Amino acid sequence: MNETKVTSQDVARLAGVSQSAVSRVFTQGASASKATIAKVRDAAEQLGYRPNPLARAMITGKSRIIGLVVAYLHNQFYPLALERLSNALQAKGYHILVFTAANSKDVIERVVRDLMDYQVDGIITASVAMSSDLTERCAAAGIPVVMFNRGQPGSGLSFVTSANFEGGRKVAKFLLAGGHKSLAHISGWQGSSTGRDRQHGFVETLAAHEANLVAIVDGMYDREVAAEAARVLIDGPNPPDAIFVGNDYMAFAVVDVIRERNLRVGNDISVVGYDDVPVAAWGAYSLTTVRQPLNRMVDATVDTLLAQINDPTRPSQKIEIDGPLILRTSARIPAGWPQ
Amino acid sequence: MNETKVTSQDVARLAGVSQSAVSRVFTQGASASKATIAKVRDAAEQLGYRPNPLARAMITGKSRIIGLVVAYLHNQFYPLALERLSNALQAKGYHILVFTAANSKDVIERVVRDLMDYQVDGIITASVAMSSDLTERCAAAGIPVVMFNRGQPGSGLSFVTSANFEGGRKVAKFLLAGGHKSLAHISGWQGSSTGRDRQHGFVETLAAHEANLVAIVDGMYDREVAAEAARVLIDGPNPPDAIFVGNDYMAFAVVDVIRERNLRVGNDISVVGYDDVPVAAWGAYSLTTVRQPLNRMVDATVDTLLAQINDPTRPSQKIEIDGPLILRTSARIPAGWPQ
DNA sequence: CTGAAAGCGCTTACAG
DNA sequence: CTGAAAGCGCTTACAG
Repeated sequence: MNETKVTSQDVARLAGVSQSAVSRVFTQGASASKATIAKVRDAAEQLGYRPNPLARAMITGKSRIIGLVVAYLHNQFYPLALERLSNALQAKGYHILVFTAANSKDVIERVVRDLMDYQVDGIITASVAMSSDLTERCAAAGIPVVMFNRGQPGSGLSFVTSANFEGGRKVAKFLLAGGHKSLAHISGWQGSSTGRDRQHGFVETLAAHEANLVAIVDGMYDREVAAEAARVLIDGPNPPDAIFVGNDYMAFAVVDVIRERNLRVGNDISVVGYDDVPVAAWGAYSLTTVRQPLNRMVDATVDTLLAQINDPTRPSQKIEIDGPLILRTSARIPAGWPQ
Repeated sequence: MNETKVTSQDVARLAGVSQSAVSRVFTQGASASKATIAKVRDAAEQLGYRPNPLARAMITGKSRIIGLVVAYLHNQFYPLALERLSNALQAKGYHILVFTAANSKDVIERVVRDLMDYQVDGIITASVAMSSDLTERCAAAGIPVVMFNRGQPGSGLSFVTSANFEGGRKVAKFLLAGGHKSLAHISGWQGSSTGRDRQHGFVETLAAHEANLVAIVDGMYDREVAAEAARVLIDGPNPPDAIFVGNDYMAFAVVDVIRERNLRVGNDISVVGYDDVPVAAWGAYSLTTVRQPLNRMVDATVDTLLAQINDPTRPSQKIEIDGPLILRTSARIPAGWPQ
């Protein structure tokens, strides 16, 4: 019970200096003589003193807290992103206030408001969209926002994504080269830029080659919706011989459905996903997929956010990071395909 | 840019009352006349005033922030727990400061110290152990701690787990009833109570029935370690006809290895996991496993923590929640087995 | 019920 | 470099 709060006053008393001196020793960029520093550090050590970040935040307006808003953690991509983001930010001396918020307007509204109350220095949203109203309020309050794995055209916000259009394009070319005759797309949610861009890249490339696209269905990033879409396609009059699925999480469901119908994945029907989450590499799925370069996306996100925190006048950045198609066994590999 | 910080002073001025009056209107349990409340709420609304939680925390010592320390997010059980924990706590008006911390002593030490600096009202650790030194410091600072999915005997800390010993026991009985003759256990990390308890329940029950336990290997909660252990077992002189794996995450690796050897899971070798994460129900794995009742574990954790926050004299709780064995196709089902 | 005042633990001009 | 003082935005005895 002697662990009662020790303050800079206590340290000052023990060190025989003023409270301001103690503060200076613990403040970046403030100056103190070697002697003072030594005395203060000694005393602080003895008492187990650590500056109160809350008090500090109240004065400086900098809390060194970053708000992280994430919608769902079912899709493994996000927990992994959260983990990396968290580690990267911690390494830079920031703390992470995490909110898991259903992707609904009012929930996110409330969450961001809470975040602002706590005077977070910046906000990262993952798989979440922000109303323009909210966006403006953050801007007005001078809080930088970076969107991770989502773009929001016209919002003026920074964002980091993979090259989704180009990814969709890659998949189209790969499937075409593999000689598939009848293609389908179970897309990512069309309310998300990510889902739209992948679809556009895929569809436009197919169109340019006058390929036979039998169906496009919005999978809503939902396992059941995707599975049902796959069933309808497979049981229908024109079953596809290849399906491009908007992300791995839904692609796993599609693979399960194909097997459930006693068809062979990669032989009877090729499946290609998007993300390259770890499960995609597991034996049971062995999913061909477009990799989203998680580490590089995380680094770009953190760099962008911190740069904006340190220089509020910095213009927002739109960063797209290219990711490779990873070949496994869920889709036929064209003869002579590179690698 | 008019969004410049609005304080209780501003509201007081506009409402024509004192700053204290404003504070009272926004403070639980403080009293104000109807008239004052109305005037203040009006003014606050007009100005978009919200009390600064940092300032409030400095005085009350209550930040309404809960620290959540989680080790790894690879095993889907934890992101899901994080999501639920986060939602439950948010619903109670708490905010969650999340730290992803490698399960190493000094990292956790640093993290918890940071947490204490921010004057969190409570701490939840998931899949993480705390040194007794740290435990004492939290106790001295009056910060309640609840461990999620881990017990720490002798620490005096509250914890919430599933009934792991009983779970191991259930698996043993089930496998024995299925007529398996040669059993193996790839265990959870023996440095964790969870891993140990499951193993003990399993091994002791087997011993009581004089069953043939061919091997026990520590899988370390690591996919590769578990896979390698499975290979050694299967390629060895006494391949088992049933393997109990310490959690689902490792069990998936074991299933992959069995198929890699062209053996049939559930026929040639039965596999049983632990957790019942969503992937276990997916077609590609269809894993028989012991369910950890996530929702109930989360509720118990939150209830326990909040109770301790509200009543610091409350003794610590050790809560074990029973979970059922979920039958799927990865393990032979004994004839006439209940259900 | 209400206002004036003290104080939470700091940082930061301001003089020296 | 250093100390005394003001102030960040609140809550909470203390009188009335």
